[in-house]
Amino acid sequence: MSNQLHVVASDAPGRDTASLRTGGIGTLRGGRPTMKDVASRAGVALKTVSRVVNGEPGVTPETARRVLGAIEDLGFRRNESARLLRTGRTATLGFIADTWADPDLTGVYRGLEDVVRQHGYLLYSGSTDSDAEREQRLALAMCARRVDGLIIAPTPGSHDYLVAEIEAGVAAVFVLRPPELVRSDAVLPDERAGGRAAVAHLVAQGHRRIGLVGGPPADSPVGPSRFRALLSGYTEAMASAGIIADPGWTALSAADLPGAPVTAVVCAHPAQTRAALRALVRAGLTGPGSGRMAVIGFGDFEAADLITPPVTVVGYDPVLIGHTAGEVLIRRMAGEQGPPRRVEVPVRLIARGSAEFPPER
Amino acid sequence: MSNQLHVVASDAPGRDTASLRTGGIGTLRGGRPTMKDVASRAGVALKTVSRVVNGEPGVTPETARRVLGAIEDLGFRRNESARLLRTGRTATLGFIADTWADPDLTGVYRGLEDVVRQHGYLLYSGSTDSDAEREQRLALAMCARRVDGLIIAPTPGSHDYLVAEIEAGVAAVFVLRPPELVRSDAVLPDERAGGRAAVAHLVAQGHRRIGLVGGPPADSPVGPSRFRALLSGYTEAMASAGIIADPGWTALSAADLPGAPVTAVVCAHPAQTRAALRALVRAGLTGPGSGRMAVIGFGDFEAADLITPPVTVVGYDPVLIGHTAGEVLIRRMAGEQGPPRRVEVPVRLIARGSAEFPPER
DNA sequence: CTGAAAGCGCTTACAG
DNA sequence: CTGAAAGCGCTTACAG
Repeated sequence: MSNQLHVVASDAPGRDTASLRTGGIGTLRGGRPTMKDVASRAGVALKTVSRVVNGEPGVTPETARRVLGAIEDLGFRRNESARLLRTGRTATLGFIADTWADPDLTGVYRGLEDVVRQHGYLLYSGSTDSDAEREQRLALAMCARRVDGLIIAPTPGSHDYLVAEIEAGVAAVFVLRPPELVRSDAVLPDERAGGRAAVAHLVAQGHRRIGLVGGPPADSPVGPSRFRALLSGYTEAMASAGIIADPGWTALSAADLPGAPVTAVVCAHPAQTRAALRALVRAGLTGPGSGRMAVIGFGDFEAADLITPPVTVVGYDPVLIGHTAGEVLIRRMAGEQGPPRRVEVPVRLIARGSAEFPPER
Repeated sequence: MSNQLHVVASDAPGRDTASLRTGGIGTLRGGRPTMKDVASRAGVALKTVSRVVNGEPGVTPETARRVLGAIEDLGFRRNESARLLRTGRTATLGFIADTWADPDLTGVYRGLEDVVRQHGYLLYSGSTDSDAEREQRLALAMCARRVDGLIIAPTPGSHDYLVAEIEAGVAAVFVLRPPELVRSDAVLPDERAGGRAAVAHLVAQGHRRIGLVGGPPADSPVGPSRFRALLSGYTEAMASAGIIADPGWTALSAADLPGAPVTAVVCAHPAQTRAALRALVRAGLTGPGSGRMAVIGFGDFEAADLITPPVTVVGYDPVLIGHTAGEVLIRRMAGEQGPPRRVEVPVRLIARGSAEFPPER
């Protein structure tokens, strides 16, 4: 795509935005009017303005009217940042996403936002591109602004830079991936149950040589903790089906699949599920009777139902993760004591077609 | 999905988070240490601490060492919010998304964030679920915190509540959709060129009865402005191909498609593209020779290439939109004058298969 | 080189 | 009912 832009002059009527910047009705000293300005225009003391603005009792209707008039005339709006400084709170939380490419994060954001809004907070946010240094810089910048709490979808690596902030009273909750080297609450999907459910489903279709895609390679979008948890569920389910798994089966990458010695695979993340499907399509291994491979993805994704065959997944609700994280944070900020909590939200198998057939190879 | 959660007690070693809240090394009066605390511990004046913290010249190495020592001992970190209040800036921008369900917005966010980070800003963010009242509340709350600028993916409806804020000096840039009833900069895809390119592509395949999906219905994820722009491009391209379009062709909804009197359609938004595909799949109108319909989507989406046939789209780069919006905002905040600008980023047709065949009906 | 005072825009605590 | 003073945590402007 070319980087060239079309700049189209607007033909809408009206005044020039920039010229509106100066000379507005309430503009004093080139800035915004303050309570002091309102007070002097209304001929009252600062405190009286404060009373009116805060709806405190003990102001004559007549005085209140004068103050309100001055507020109107000047276009006064209270500076919330100043109020917050004086009050000693910030009513602000910080949200740090390791990547926006993972659609889970927008779900988490929405769930979190419900709680944030309900409690009158505002949210700082930022993303890190899975760069640990950027995460640290962002988190510390938010702490320097004195956020009351932090929600972090962490990038791999140590989060010990948070220890001092947590000691200083900042609440922190990790989402989707657990913290490393710092004791903190975390909310994530029940990955172990997911691994178990996926394998059990495949076993029920007759599969025995079952693989797991999404291991250690550094460029994997899956943290090591997700893989370990899935593997643990996988191992449980294989054992209870009486199957002895070959270690090679759980060290597969998407590109390996066409020649892999398994008849079915579980993919640890939507990006890997899509990569696996691309590799299988390219190898002509998707139609019935083609020697195709059964595929289950961990994590649902947009349009999974439109692919042929529609993709069976182990889904979970990212919105619930965000919502839960928000509530855990609120409780901590309210002073709840106790050791770090790890909350796991339920998963559910959604059968769509890509894993509902017996072994073909 | 059940709403029941698993709460798993952590078995990790270490101290209890909550108990860390109190009695930390630098904890004075139960809060965080201030410059005043540092000053008295170092036996210097407040101003000297300020000098050291800001790296200002004119401090004896010995004095500096004492101050640094006190900072270390107390775990002091400057309160950035207080500094900003005194300085009269906030170094904060606000980003308001109408919905996170539209993946364009995460792209816009990332592009914007590049600029934000480079200029040392922090970002407030929030989403509105396309609720005009929530948008207004959020925007005004951010203005009350005195953000320097606002980036808004607007919900339909008037944005005149911004007029007073813009007069007061807040810079505002709209993204993806244009503002209504307020004069402000905007950055969006070149929708008209998109409509033109899509229709020309279909004409080149031999299609003449070409439809447009995504019109006025209130539940459409497409704003009226997008539809108008696409329609304008459509009209141009049809005219230059010498085709007289039937008005009914441009008033289609996804559900109508199976029986619609057209051989090809352009869908105004990925959600509509997917809806159209679902309707066509359900009607058995996807395989070659089935009387299938050619489909082009406006806006690319994840997994579009995995659908059968892979979906041809008119794509654009949402990251570029965010980046451009950030730069326009920065320039305005730096005092750039001039009428509101409307910047359109280029679009590009990505042929994948769903629109590369002649009429079949 | 160092510091005491005033102030950013508001609220708190107290006095009239 | 109303207001003058002090202070949130920092910086600015000025004096020694």
